Amino acid sequence: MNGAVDLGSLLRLLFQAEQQTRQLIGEVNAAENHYHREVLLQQILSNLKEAIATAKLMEPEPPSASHLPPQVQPSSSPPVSNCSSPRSESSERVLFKEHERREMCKKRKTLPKWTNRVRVVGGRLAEGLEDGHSWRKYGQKEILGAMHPRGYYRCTHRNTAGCLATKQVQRLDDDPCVFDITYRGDHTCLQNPQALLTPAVEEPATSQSHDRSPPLLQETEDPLHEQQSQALSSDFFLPCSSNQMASFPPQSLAFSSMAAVDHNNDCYTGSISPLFISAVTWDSNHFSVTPSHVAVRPNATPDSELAEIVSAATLPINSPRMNANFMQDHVELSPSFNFDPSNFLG
DNA sequence: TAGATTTGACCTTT
DNA sequence: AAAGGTCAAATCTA
Repeated sequence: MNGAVDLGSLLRLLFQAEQQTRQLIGEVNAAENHYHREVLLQQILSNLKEAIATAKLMEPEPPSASHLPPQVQPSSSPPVSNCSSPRSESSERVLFKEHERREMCKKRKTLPKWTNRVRVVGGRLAEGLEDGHSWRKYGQKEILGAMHPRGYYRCTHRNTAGCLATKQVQRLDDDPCVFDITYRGDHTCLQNPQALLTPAVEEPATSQSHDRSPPLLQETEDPLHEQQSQALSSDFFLPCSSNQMASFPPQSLAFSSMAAVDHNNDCYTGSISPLFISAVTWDSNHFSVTPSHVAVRPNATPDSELAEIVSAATLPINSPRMNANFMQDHVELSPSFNFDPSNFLG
């Protein structure tokens, strides 16, 4: 393990915790709602735990020229060469890429890894970036003995923020409704905490922010357009009918205090916070959603698309070090969003 | 035109 | 050597 690189991670975590503490002080002073404070406290706790774990993993390695990377910057930055060799710029770049690749491979092995098993029963979890983080697909591979290909995703902010978080989405053979989502590495990319913290219920639809605060689900005449709009949203949509709410037993899902029913639009809008979910039964890694009727597209959706959906809409609830960012995710439910499971699970 | 996805090639791990 | 994981050019999409 590279001590210098981990020191960077450690400092980043401590910096986050410091910022969150400052924010919390502000919240306390402003006497705002206790939900924000609770989320912030959980974030701080999570970051501090992660920082401690990182510190524990750091070994006091003697500095060795062959051991150290060219620099401790995020991988996107070019190396600062202090070597006066006549090597061309492009060959330096190739060498750096090679070095970076090897370092990444070494580091990848040390990254925390956990798997969530997600079941989708006729439910249409929206596409997009709905687990609170934006993912970019970088590969898909046929896996020996598996009927379905495995999708590979990495954090969109990898290049800009050096975030090493990745995830793999594997659909199970014996139960096509179940997906194994393997996460590797926590997100180190900082996102706007305020935007993340503010649930849509509180955030009026007037928000212009594309990042975290899209308007509530709206009906459009064009289903494809509707889909695209949702894909742009980073919120987590769970489409179902209005009477569907009753089918969410309290022991299965606990909705946060931000949940509310919009009687005018006959739809439920709510927030699911792992803060609350963690305290209830989760059927050993299974997150089951069973809307009664759902229809998104008239034509059938291939397996890969369902995998995409799941990849976008899973919550790493069982992370050994639950990322505080997930506490800011929320779910919106709308009866106007119909779903026909037969289109997906034929 | 920028960002996302696809996919064959290449690299690493076992 | 085979399988898994990642890269990056080509392609797609908004």
